Amino acid sequence: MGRKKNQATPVAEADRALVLAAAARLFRQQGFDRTTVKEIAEACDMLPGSLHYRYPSKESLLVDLMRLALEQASNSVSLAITGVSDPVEQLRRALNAHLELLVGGSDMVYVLLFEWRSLRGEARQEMIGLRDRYEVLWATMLQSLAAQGVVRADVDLSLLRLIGLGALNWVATWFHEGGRYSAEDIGNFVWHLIRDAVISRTDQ
Amino acid sequence: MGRKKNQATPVAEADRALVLAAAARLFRQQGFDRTTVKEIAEACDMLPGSLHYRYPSKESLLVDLMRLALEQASNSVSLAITGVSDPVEQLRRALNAHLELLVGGSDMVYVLLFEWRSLRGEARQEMIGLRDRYEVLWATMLQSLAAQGVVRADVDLSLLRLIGLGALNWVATWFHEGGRYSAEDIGNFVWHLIRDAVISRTDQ
DNA sequence: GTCTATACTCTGATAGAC
DNA sequence: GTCTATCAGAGTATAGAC
Repeated sequence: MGRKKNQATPVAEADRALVLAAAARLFRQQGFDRTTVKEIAEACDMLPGSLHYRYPSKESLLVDLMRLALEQASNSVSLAITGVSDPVEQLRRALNAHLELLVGGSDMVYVLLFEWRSLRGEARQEMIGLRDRYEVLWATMLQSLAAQGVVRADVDLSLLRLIGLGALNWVATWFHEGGRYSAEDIGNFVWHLIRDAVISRTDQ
Repeated sequence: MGRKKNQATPVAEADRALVLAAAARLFRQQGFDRTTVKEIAEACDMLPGSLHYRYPSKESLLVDLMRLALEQASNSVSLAITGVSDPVEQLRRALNAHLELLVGGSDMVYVLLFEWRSLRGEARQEMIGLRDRYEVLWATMLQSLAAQGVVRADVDLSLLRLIGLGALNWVATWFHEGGRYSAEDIGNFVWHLIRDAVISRTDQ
């Protein structure tokens, strides 16, 4: 009782992830608006009615998808930096983890970042909150680096985060597997850019 | 005779620009799919029928909008660098011009960059061609800078263009007038990033 | 929990008078 | 060139049998 409005009825986690992964792939390929609930259902080997049993509306499915995407992204970045003692190396790995989320298999993070305009009203507000929480993860990391003197003191940390993540996010719009540049190429390039411009000279 | 498929019937340029500007504002605010032709017509003080006289379909309107946006962007960047002899200063001004296109008044460039997924088939191909032409403008500029020894020789120019423009493009997703950062703040930040990382040390 | 069938709404496009 | 009126199609959400 007291279940939140627009929230999915509780179902097995595996099932939920399966449905959301299928939906994410379609949303990424075609966009939220141009994807029908029928298509999503078919991709899950279901019929529209069954999908409706899990999600009361197409919008609620998107919101839940974004919730899972945020979890994925946070976990992925956290995992990438745990056990790494060198703070500079931490930053490098976090950048690569974020990039991998965008160009790798997970369509959900892509949808989280690019399909927020499809939401309205309170669903949109909730989603903006989700995105902010992911950004806080980064803000915290950068502040920690700055406190250790790793980032040059004259650098605005918020701008660094916004511009850096933005540069990576945009990669998702042109990257394709087997293209001219690999994820590694791109990660290295961005890393050198940031290292040369904002990391304090110690030993590099 | 020989008029291209999906192209608008010729109308006064001023009228065309007025319609497209209104459409661009709506597309930017709501997205292409969630904007109805009725809304566009109302924003132009017209009725849907009148709009249909100019454009046979909603999609053809979007394509024409993107054509105009490309012109605007190309002109704006070209204008920003003409008469500037210092190649480094050229690059700085071009970056600022691109940024201004995104955060300034023109919604059309935003639509050009973010709404290409709304197009299908040959319309999409044409639009991709348009975007490529704008990128060529930048590629040419960077090659010229490299030839003059301004850009460090070990820098991949295509990646520099993709990452640099990407960082700027993403700004459009979070920038808002009167917010924490002005367009100038952002332009300066990106400029320092690029200058420190890829511009050959001469006198800086 | 899943299925079939359908109601209802919205919207892009059109026809044709003026 | 612009208007009114309308068609045809699509798609979300729902109802209710099983």
